[in-house]
Amino acid sequence: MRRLPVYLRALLDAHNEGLVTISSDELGNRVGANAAQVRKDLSYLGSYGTRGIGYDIELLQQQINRQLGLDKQFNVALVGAGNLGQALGNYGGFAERGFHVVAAFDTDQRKVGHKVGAAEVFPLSELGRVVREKNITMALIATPASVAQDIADRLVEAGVSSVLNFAPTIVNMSPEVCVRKVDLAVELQILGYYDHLREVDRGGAVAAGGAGSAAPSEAPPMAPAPTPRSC
Amino acid sequence: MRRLPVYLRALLDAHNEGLVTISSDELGNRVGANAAQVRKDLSYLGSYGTRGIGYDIELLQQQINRQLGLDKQFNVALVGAGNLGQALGNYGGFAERGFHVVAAFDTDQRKVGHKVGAAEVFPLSELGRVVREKNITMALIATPASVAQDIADRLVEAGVSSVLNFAPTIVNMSPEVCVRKVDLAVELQILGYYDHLREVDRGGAVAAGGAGSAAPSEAPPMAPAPTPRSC
DNA sequence: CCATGTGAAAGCGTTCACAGCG
DNA sequence: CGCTGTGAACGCTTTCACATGG
Repeated sequence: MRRLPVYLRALLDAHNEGLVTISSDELGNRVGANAAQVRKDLSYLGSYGTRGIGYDIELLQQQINRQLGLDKQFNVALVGAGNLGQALGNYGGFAERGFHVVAAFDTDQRKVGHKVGAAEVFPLSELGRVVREKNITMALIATPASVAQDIADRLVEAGVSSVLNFAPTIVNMSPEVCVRKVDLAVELQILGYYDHLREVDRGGAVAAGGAGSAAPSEAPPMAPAPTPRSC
Repeated sequence: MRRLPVYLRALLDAHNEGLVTISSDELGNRVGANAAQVRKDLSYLGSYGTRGIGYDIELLQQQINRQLGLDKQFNVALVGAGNLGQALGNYGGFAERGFHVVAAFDTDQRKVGHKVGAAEVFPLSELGRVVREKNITMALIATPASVAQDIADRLVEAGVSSVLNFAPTIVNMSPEVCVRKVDLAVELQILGYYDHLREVDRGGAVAAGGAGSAAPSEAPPMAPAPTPRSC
């Protein structure tokens, strides 16, 4: 369930506000979902709510943590100590949640021996050894797209079991390894697309010059609802 | 369509390899989708394929660009010049696709006047003025969670129309403004969750000590498929 | 009386399968 | 004969509505 971590954060906030109990409605407001959704999601954890009252915040946190396996700590490798790598290594949100970046790797000799966040930078050639020695099971790829696949192959060989790929390319891996991709520019493109839609909605012509006669005859293609909804 | 940007990248790759035409099957392989999916997606753009041959790569690129409104250029503000902000400001992938980070903002006086990437850092108090002067329509929030909502309010007031939020919290905005959230740690949690699942699948007991007698009687709760699929 | 928990219904996105065209 | 374009089937996710229980 991709929403459990979000609930967890909202519960933490609520707890810090001194609340002890929370209704599905209130929790839904905080995470941007509706009450039914929240109840259905939480029902998969078991019945931890009290009718007429709501959910006990601390109990619910425990249950979500248990379900997500967040009692575990993970050792994480960071490959690529460029701008993005620096940011990831210094990002406090990881360690906070049990993800410890314990080593970084880069081909740039000038970076080797320095630190990003708490992690020492090693040359790429040491990857296999360090991964084994430090018991690393996860890796972040923050390299240019051109070398991402090579890095991925090395990581698999080193025995890593999960990879989060920030390079703007698809990497193929053995199916035993779990890969997720984060493409920052794609997020912006999506925003740009909605922006574009809104302008079109307001009656503006599409600016792009293009195939003059090729305008499709009917069917507003991609926007299913012709309502002035923005996103 | 969230996959169009991905297709675009794959097409660019194919083009650089000297290909002129591509089948839905081949394109599907490159983006990790199946052929039917690709064809259905592309059919929303109109009929730009040739039966028996495939799709003309350049034509398809043009059509996707048109659909996404990518002929446009966007001026982007970066709020928060900390680690993540630095990385975002220096990230080449944005400008490459028409998103120009033209100004950064931070409350830290020591950062004001310096640059992140191509953007000068301004004090937060100047946000309204600079947004208007530089014609900024998008913003990246890369601040601590605690101030994210305040920043969001200021951005709305300044007239920004789209926001990408990297702070680990939900921000509420007027519905005319489009917000997307990127939570880096959530991605790792998801990986950690799958890792956890795989261990449970292998027959290991859940490590967390907890409510002793509360083990639900039946129904493997969250994993719909009891197959040894990893992710 | 209020809020949970849950079947039943609705909505979306994906996949299948094949007709149709170059 | 190959590959597109698309209606129909399928499965998953979300929403609705209400019975149940503190």
